Amino acid sequence: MPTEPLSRRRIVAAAIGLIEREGADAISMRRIAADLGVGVMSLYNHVPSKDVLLDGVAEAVLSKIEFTDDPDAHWTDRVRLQARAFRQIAHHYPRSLMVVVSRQLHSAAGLLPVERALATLRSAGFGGADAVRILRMFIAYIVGSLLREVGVTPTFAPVHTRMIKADSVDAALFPEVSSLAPLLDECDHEAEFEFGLELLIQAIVAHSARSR
Amino acid sequence: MPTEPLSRRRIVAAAIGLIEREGADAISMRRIAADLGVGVMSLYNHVPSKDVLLDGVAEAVLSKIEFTDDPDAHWTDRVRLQARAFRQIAHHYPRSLMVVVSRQLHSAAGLLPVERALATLRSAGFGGADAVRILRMFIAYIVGSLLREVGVTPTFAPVHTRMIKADSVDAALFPEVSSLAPLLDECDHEAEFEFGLELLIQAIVAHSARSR
DNA sequence: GAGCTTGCACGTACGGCGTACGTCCGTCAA
DNA sequence: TTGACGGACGTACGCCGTACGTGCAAGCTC
Repeated sequence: MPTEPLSRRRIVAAAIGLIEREGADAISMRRIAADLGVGVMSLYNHVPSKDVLLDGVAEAVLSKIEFTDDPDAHWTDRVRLQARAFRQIAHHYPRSLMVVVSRQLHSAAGLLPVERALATLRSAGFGGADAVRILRMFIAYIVGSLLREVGVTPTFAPVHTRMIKADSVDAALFPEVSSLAPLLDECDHEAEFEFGLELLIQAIVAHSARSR
Repeated sequence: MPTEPLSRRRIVAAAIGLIEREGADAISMRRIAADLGVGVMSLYNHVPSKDVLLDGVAEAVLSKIEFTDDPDAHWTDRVRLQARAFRQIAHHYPRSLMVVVSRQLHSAAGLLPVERALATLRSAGFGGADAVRILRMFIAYIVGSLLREVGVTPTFAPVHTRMIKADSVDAALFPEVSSLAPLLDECDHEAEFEFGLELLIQAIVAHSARSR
């Protein structure tokens, strides 16, 4: 049974699997090697360091975004689709999201979504500077939303099934928070994401109408 | 020279200082203890674990937000001020931002900004559900923006003073990225932040006008 | 074939990490 | 005087990333 030879791709895949199964904190070169049934130092024949390996993880996850672009559709619909494609990866690789977000990559995998988005915005008639600004704004919103969704950012839903019995101090110091507790507790992530996305798109439409 | 006694507050302050001076990766119980001129294990008399200590860091940073609210101002101006107050901490504690963002806290320090924002939105006439949705959207945008500003998120400014000599492959595969490279390279963070903030506020105004 | 280079898997070892546990000492109440 | 107690500290364990050296198999040149 000649095991398939070690390779950068196999190592990155194992790392992603490990992160998704046991969380980003559980990842270590030793665990990855054990998962692959090899010695620790063998990994270093294919990957120069753990840091670069994590770059590979981020790149691999990013490259799995599935864009289904229709050049004939209205640009607002194309933006919607691209934003949702981005959001997909937070569902397929939730525990890896923090890894993706916490390192900037200079690779083609990171550039493709940018290229697509810029092309869409340019084709909608936006100037270069506007396209870049708008893209940055969308990315900020999407990244922030996904972080909340994955549960890593301060949800500011303070308690997560514990608010019900908020102590009296809470109600006195934070009247709004305490009276809106039920709403803060629950969050339909998809609906929230779509709400903000729609608002953003409408804002862009209004902005472009205003400035021409 | 009787050194001031060890305390949770002193430990947290030392941790913040260390993070800002040497980066979030450099933080370790041993380094903190060394900075304080103290044995490592002494820290554990005041802090149960490194994790909880980092919670303390996040809480301390968050509690340093300076809100200057004017109840008589228009709600759009109050939202602007609150968003900018939030952004301040990214400037005062840039390297700590990732720590703040990467752990959700259930403390009063985390709740205060929420309380303020909800009160502002409610006083502007928004219903509870709308106020929560709008707040979540703003937080997503602000968190995403600050992450980019601090340089931790994929800026999608691909190269950072290296794009100029983009190889020819790049121009062929990514025409938009390569032609807009100068714009992607530079980023006036304050202007970008304000641009998105204004767009968001206008979107909310339009949304509320539409739904009544 | 013989000899040699090359590539890759692997073991050992080092310095650093978080922290469980035990010790020691200064302070204060009885 | 004595006893309890809180807090500072040292030691030790099991992790971590990785520098470095060893050994083995495949492919090259004569």
